[in-house]
Amino acid sequence: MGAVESASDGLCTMIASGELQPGQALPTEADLCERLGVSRSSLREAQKMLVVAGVLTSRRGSGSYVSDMNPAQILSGLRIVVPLLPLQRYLEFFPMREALEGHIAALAAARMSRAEAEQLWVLAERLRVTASPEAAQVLDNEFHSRIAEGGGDDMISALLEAVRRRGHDYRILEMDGGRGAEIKRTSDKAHIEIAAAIRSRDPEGAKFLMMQHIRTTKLWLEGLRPEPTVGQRLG
Amino acid sequence: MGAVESASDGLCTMIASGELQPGQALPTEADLCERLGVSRSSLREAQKMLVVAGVLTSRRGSGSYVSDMNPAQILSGLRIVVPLLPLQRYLEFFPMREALEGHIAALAAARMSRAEAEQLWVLAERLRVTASPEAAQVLDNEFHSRIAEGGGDDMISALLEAVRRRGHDYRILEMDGGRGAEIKRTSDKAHIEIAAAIRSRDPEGAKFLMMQHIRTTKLWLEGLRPEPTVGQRLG
DNA sequence: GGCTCCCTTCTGTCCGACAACTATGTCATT
DNA sequence: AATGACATAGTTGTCGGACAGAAGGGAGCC
Repeated sequence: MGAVESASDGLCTMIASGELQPGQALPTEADLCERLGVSRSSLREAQKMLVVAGVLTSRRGSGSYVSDMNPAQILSGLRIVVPLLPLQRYLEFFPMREALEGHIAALAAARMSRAEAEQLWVLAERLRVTASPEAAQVLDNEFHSRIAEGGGDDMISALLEAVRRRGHDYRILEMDGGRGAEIKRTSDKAHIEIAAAIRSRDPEGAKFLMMQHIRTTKLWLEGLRPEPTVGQRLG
Repeated sequence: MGAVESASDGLCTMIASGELQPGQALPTEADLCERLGVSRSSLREAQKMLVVAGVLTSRRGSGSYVSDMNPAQILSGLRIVVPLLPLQRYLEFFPMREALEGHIAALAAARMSRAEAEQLWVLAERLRVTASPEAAQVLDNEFHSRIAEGGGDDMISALLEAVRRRGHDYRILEMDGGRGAEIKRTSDKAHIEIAAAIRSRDPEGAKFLMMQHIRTTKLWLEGLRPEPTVGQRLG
């Protein structure tokens, strides 16, 4: 067994056994090296792996800590890989998105307050009158985020948030021949219908419309091949 | 910006730009160090992070390669953290499981072949007559896995597979006072009903029963507090 | 031609050193 | 006594060098 692997396993065992609990500071790197029988380099590689997995967080000059493993943290690996996926791979997320976004849309329709639902409708309307693809991207993200929050499930929200980080896909709105404008009109209409269903407390309607919206988006992206060359910003 | 971060960003940019494509080998560590302007230690930490994120795979003595980013790989971080989650955090997955397992149960009911559905029913029956908690764990996992595969969506299957890796939770079957036996009977009945619904091509029924089964399982686990001390095996 | 052996290359691991930062205790001031 | 600046020790972040082990390729031999 490699040194990094044995260090990683050792740390995991310390956490699984309860010796280290969420929020607690790890021993110093020197201590851990001695205890796990590996060099500092190997230990640090293992720690970095567990940071991406969402198990640890490290604060410079202070030490490493067991994270509280909240939904956003344990999905940090997804936030790294999603922007790098080839379009073909990214499309594989859409059936899952369809199921989950549909699910939370129904929850949101049942649970959102009157005021929140009204704000959502206003947001959909603002999105409709927005021409710039960049601004549309921001508003579209906010629209879906608000529904996810309205659904009241942090895990599903965090998962969908991670999956939605693909700014460059909004280039479909810039397609030639009026196709981009047609797509935007259809998308805007779907957003408004979804907001209306949520506002009128119609879970099944919101769910159906949202699932259709996601499915349609996937079809648009499938028509986008060959994959555009991207020069996107990394976060 | 730290050295590890700049190395990680540099690698991600090389992949996002298409300079490095899935399956392709990375330049040697020495080359990358020079190109990214970081030391070998920092580069290696960055590489390990991207391995957990599912972006890279490394073959000893040969080199590192851009992974093909299939569903199982990009969820490798989840497979690390799920076994380490406190029960309270693990329970946060259940609403998502409920939605997704319900969804794929409906898909499986619509798409599984007659023979596959029959095998599933046999599996549920084998699970019913199994007394050992360890064997029950294996069979239960296989039951849910087969339904996920029958649903025909690799991403959802991989996600549910990662979330289900919590062997020690099956200790609820070992509860005293006949409670464990009662739980098992109820669970067995649910499995058989789900298999029957799938066999009779009843998507809505399968979905409803599966969602109820997941919700019930969550309630059982919530009754399991305080959290049992675990001495589980790490992968 | 096919096989074995050797050599080069690259990764995996360890070590030592220093810089950057944090936390803490000290001490003077108010 | 409370407060603030300051010095100090401790910890992580980064770098460079070194060596062992594995993988791959080429030379030489059968």
